[in-house]
Amino acid sequence: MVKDVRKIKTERDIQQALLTLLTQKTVRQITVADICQTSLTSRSTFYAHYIDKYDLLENMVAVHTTMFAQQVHVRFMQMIDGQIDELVQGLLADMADKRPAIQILFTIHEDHADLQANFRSLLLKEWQRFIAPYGDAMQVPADLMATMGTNVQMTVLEWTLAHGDVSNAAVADAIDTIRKAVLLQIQPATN
Amino acid sequence: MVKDVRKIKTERDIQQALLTLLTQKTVRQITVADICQTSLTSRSTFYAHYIDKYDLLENMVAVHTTMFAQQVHVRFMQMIDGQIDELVQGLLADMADKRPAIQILFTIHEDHADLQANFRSLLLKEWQRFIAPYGDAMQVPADLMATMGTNVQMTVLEWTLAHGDVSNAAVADAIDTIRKAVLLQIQPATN
DNA sequence: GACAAAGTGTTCGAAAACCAACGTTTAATT
DNA sequence: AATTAAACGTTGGTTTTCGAACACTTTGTC
Repeated sequence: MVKDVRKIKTERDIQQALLTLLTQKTVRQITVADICQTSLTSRSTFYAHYIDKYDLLENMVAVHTTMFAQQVHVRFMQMIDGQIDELVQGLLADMADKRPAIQILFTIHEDHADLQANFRSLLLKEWQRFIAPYGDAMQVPADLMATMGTNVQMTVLEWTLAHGDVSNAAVADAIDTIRKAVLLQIQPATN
Repeated sequence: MVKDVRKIKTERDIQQALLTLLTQKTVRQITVADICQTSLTSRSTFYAHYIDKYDLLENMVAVHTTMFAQQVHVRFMQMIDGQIDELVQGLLADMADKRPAIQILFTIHEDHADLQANFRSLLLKEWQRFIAPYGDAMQVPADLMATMGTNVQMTVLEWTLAHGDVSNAAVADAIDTIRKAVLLQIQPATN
């Protein structure tokens, strides 16, 4: 079953409209009529696709979350291995044209639509899985270091989102220093 | 008679698709199937709106030409009066979101679809109308100076197109110098 | 509490777009 | 000159979208 192009286009227009409106108003202030007006769709069509504006928002967040989930392991390992430049380039390639959308959605924190929280949660799981083997031997609580690592990575991610393609050696160095400090707490012997 | 939104959207998508394709191929290399594929419209719909790809192109050029025709006199007078900064700002305001489209169309020179030529022709008429009263008293041929002035103005226009919002004093100065030189040929007494 | 105004969600006939199929034209290949 | 493939332009049945109407709820005002 292939989707009719009209459905694809309608959803594309509606989603783009919501993103545009989110740069001007809060979710609560945006009406379905607003979305339809800026997306050039009729209200009846909107309701043929989404239950309400929150359904639309949750859908968009879910799509980006799924995408990130598929790439998170590779990016995580690059961070662990200190390949900061490759990480940044990879992140940018993954996002490509979706960057503006992700950037806007990162500012939205609704109950079941919080992209930033989802990203953080996925990264935290990676850290926990990574730390687990060392857990018992560690001086510092494993959870603390997992959270710490997650925060460093979220910082890299948000910086990349905001600044785009940059080959800034100073940034890479700074991140690498923090990375080493975190890893030192986990693997005192190595590194 | 108001146009159905669907017509507006379809035409918008088709036009945008052509612009995108024009950055990759020549007009001749672009097929109707190409346009339909990147605009997510069916071929039958394309033919419901346009006779062929040249009809589409001519339509787009005509729209921008009409727009420019309505603004050309104001912009022309700003040039004459040496208000270069106001001219550049005005041009940018006129073009707004159409700038990328105009930029691409400026590179296309088909028989009945040549936006650059249309702009030049409109400006030339302004210069001829402006010079006419001085014509007999002038040392230099009126036509030559009209062409000269037109070329200077086209240069400003294309520079603005390419570089966008810039408050560059050096550029404004350079243009102003040339402007004075041209006007001096027309009005030896004044200035 | 009564009222108007604005937003919500649903319904249905009309209009537009889709898409697959068709025969035709054009251009390149052998 | 014959053959093939690709692009052209047209057709008709199917699906989607539109737009206007409707009742209902929420919000703010007198």
